[in-house]
Amino acid sequence: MQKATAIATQSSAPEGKRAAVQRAATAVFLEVGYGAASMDAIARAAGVSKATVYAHFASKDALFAAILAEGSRARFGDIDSDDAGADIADGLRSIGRKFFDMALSKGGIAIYRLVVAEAARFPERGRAFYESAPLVLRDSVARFVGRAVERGQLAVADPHLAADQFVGMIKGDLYVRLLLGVTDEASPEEVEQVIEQAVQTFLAAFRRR
Amino acid sequence: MQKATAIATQSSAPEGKRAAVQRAATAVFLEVGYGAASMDAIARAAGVSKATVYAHFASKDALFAAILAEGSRARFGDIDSDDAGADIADGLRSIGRKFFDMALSKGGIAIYRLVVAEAARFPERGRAFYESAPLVLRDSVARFVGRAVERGQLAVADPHLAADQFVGMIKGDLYVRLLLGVTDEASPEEVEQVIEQAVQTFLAAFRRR
DNA sequence: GTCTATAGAAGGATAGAC
DNA sequence: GTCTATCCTTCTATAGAC
Repeated sequence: MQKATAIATQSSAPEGKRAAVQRAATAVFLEVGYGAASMDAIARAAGVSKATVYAHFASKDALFAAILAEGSRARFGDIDSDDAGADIADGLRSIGRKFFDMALSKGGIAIYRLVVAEAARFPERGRAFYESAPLVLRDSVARFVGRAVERGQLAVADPHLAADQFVGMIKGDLYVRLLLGVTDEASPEEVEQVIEQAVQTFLAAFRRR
Repeated sequence: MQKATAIATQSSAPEGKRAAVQRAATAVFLEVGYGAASMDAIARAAGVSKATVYAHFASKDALFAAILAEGSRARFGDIDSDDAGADIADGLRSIGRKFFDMALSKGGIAIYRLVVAEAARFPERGRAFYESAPLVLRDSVARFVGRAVERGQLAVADPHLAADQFVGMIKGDLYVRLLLGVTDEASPEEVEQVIEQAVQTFLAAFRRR
């Protein structure tokens, strides 16, 4: 059914087979999802035997959990914005671009799909992901907004709610299309336009006059 | 205890068992996802044999497709807004409430999870869903905005983009939490607040002054 | 640690009786 | 159409040699 995607990961063995397994498993999970990913396919993609996979990870589920933790940490680790004295519009644009780079990349979408897919069966995993990524972004934006309010630049009653609105506008229809596979990859032009318009709408509504 | 299968004979039975299978399959798919749902479990839940399931649906995949089509049609069929002469704020609130009733109910979230989860493997299905629900909502909101622009009530350059922003604000963080299973069910108070604030922000940005 | 080979279970799909 | 019983494939996980 699917190609073996025989990525020769043996060449560089600085971290050994465990890293190879984890990298290969990441690729396979992201490509076909948890249920359809077989340990055979993972072993093949890593260039090792199935027994070696089990030597490093106790079960398919443990492997999945390790990958999710690693993936979300690596991908969404640093959203926080450093905007001391910056222009508000520029700060919002910067946040928007960071979000797009992390969440709307192919890998970001694939991870989100995985977590959403298994959220019904593994609520703990969904919660862990929420706290490691969307919540971090939300708090970061809310802090940004809160500082602007303190400086008298914005008129916002609830920074967290305003942050939700900004992030929601950033996602827009594009995020839905990416999740559903309608759009394969976001074009830089559309991304820039969505960000710019979200910033404009946000400022039109909240800028102190 | 004898079952009341006496009535369910040739003429009326076809719809009976088929409907039972479809209903049971819906429940099973929504609960555990596509991959983890077995035809055995579906047959058991429907109270029929596995052979009967296959008599009505050619394969597990065909059954899944039928359910998705039915579910999204029934659930998202009528989003279009009828707002002739209505107040803009009231029209937006009405749209927001309709969206929440359909998309953020437990069933709506479950269906969305299913489609997103399988979007990588079944792109056609993701596209079909997008066109049957999110796109319908988007166009509906855009038409609403367009009419308000024509009446001189709103100042919007691109109604579709404004529609995306409004829907994005409506979803906000709550939608993410529901998808990831962080929040089990939306409280009416939070829903009303999110809608009201989205309407206020939208009008603050776009109302013609 | 790593391999080959396989056990043991589960799932999708079908045959044949009624 | 519906059932019981079963085939065949595929999967997770392990045993045993090196």
